[in-house]
Amino acid sequence: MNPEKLLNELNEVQRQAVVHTEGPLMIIAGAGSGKTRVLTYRIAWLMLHNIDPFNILALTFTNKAAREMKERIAQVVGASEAKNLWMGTFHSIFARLLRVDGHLLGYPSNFTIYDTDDSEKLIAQIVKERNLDKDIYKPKKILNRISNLKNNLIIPQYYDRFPELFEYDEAAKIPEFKNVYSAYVERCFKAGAMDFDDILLKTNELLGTFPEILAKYQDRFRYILVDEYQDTNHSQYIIVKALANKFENICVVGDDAQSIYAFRGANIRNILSFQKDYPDCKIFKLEQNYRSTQNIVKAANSLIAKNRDQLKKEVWTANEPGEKITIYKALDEAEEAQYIAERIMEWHLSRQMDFSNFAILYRTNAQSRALEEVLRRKNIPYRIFGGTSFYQRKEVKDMLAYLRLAVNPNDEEALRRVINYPARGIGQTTLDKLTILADRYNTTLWSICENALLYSRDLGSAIAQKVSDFATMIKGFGVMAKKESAWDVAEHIFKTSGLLRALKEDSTEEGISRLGNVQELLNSIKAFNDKQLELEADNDISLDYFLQEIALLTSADQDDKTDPNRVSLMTLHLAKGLEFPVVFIPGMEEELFPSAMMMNSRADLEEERRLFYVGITRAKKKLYLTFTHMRTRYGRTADCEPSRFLEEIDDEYTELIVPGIRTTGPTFLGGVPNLDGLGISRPYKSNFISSKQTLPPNFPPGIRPLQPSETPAQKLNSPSEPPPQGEFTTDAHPGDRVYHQKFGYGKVLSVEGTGVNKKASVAFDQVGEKKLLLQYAKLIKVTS
DNA sequence: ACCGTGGACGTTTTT
DNA sequence: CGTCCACGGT
Ligand SMILES: Nc1ncnc2c1ncn2[C@@H]1O[C@H](COP(=O)(O)OP(=O)(O)OP(=O)(O)O)[C@@H](O)[C@H]1O
Repeated sequence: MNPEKLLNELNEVQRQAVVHTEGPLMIIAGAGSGKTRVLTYRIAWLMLHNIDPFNILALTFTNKAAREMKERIAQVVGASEAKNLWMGTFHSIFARLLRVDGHLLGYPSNFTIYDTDDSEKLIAQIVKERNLDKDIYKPKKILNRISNLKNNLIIPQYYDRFPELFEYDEAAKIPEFKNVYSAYVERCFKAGAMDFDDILLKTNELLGTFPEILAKYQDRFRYILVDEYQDTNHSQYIIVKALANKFENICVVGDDAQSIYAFRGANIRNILSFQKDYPDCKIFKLEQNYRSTQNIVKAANSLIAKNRDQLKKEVWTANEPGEKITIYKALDEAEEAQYIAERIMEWHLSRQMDFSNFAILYRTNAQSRALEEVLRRKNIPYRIFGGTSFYQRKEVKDMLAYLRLAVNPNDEEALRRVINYPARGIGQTTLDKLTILADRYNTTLWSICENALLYSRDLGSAIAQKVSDFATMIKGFGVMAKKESAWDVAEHIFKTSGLLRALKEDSTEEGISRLGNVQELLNSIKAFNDKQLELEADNDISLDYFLQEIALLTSADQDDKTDPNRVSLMTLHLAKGLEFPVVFIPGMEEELFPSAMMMNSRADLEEERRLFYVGITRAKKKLYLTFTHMRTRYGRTADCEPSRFLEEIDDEYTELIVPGIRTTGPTFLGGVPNLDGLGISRPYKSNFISSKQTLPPNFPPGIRPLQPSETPAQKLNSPSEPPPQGEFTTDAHPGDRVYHQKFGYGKVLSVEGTGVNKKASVAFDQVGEKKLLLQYAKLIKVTS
């Protein structure tokens, strides 16, 4: 392909960024400004100018993004060349590197990758062995701290250099933390395992310790590109810096306004220090948004302007104004889901838009349940990304544990998981004995199992035999795994380990589905086999390689071969980098979004706001924001307040829809008895759902459930005067005389806030001054 | 050693 | 509400 043709699809700044191939380069790109396109074309451009793809390293946020970029590049330069690019996530690229050179650090090339579950279990085990209180040394908390430390390259040996770390531990009542950390690191090492953070940490260790290795990769990766640079952590930053140090052909692309992974160590400062690290770097700013309508872009701008910490950017678009953003108030999560499903069907039917045009983006995975239920009921095909993935199911993990053991029997977590599943008479007591023996002889659990017969005195000869038999079986699997294909090994293991038999025994519905899940895993191994043989040059169909691949799948990597015509459901985090014509963001409520955990500091709140910004800017044509009146959480329903973020969007770009009660006749306002607080639930819902008729946009909601703060005394405190005739209003002005169903008559003193959070201070004749959210208050303006 | 049940706890987000 | 773990009975 002619290089010039490539450039025609770019604007001036994009073009400059693509052709500026040498030296450090930073692209600060607004949402939807085509940074992915620049990155893609830049790589194609390099290749068209005879840069060897083997010398190009491109780090993306998901494997899927890498795959898509590769496909696009393949269209330009041909698939056989594009295949040779080093392109993938930090984790998958550097795991690959560690497979080759990790032996220098004492790791086997087939090291296991521990997932969060494995890590937490190991920590729990260590805490137990050390007789520490598991309620204080919570595995989640401990792992989180370890992860933080690793991402900042603070290994246990360095811990002593930072007295403030000990101070923190003392204050947090976990004085033993450092020892737990050390033990964790040691146990992982002995198990031949790395956790997610180790992949980056050990890469740093490798590059930092062995100059010849560093030189090797510096020479290999002459051109380095990093996508989503705002979400790289310190460990990643140091790797990139080291690799780029020789040629300085480094190009990073990012948007500080889309930094949403601080919780896992991402550091916006990496963007800021780029200029310091490379004083002669070139910086390009992309500010024209090609993705969204004017309304969406301007709404997003008005929101993000509320953040104090940000680089200055003017994102604009030449696109049409488009529709306003719809803000909808729902009764509860079921009705919210129903509203969304109805809108999807409406668009689908009236404009022949297939279901892949829609995305529902939520703050927490738990929100997907209510949505799924309604979508399923309405026969709307959907796909959920992330959440509890297939590979996290118990039965699947059990099967995987056997496979892992076949490849690396030192994998302690896998061993613990299946040594007695299915039951073979090796119970907790035995396991504890084995653990003690391993500790006593300073060896691994596996090594004790392997030589169990030598420990008959400690274990009892019957038990020792059972353990030995188990070890023999695993060794057999290991021998097979070295010679045969992943699929052959997996099938053999499934049949002979006893797993198949155990699953078959359970004929409950649950049990059948579990068997099905393991079958599905086997199918995916078969598919992997076939794919490797057909498409990949290396022909690697080993079990080893299969396990590597799946360990580093990201939530976004789900295969999209099976019927792509589906609505996408995912968290806002996972939606980064994607785009959809129509986007729904449900759960726009205080405590949920922003999350209650993120409301306590400015930095946290600003990250939530950026997350919302990311969500808004995923939409191309139309955006719906919905919030509910009440929501079930932990099985208990609670009242909700609209998210503060809703009022932070300039209301010029939004329209609020609040459905009301459809009633017949003129008796409604005066004649319907007030059931508030009497413990009688009015048949509100049926009314609600059938009331799709024309109502004024600001029609107030009907019944408000009892607020927790309402005491019985208050409930009985009804106004003595009769209610006036007139319509509910959500608007009020100082000086207005108003009527409230519970508090009676009063005078508006002042009004604050806007949109759904508009509040009025009212001096009531009977109960004194109250602050009311106008959205809920059901005030009636009295003409007098 | 195994299996059932009750109570505690948890949801923020992910490689 | 659902999951995980500890405990206790078999
Ligand atoms: N020069 C251009 N002309 C027309 N359309 C473009 C141009 N550049 C990018 N686009 C389109 O704009 C949309 C957004 O591009 P892209 O996904 O690359 O943006 P982005 O900067 O990665 O967005 P974000 O940071 O929000 O994820 C895409 O649909 C892309 O095809």
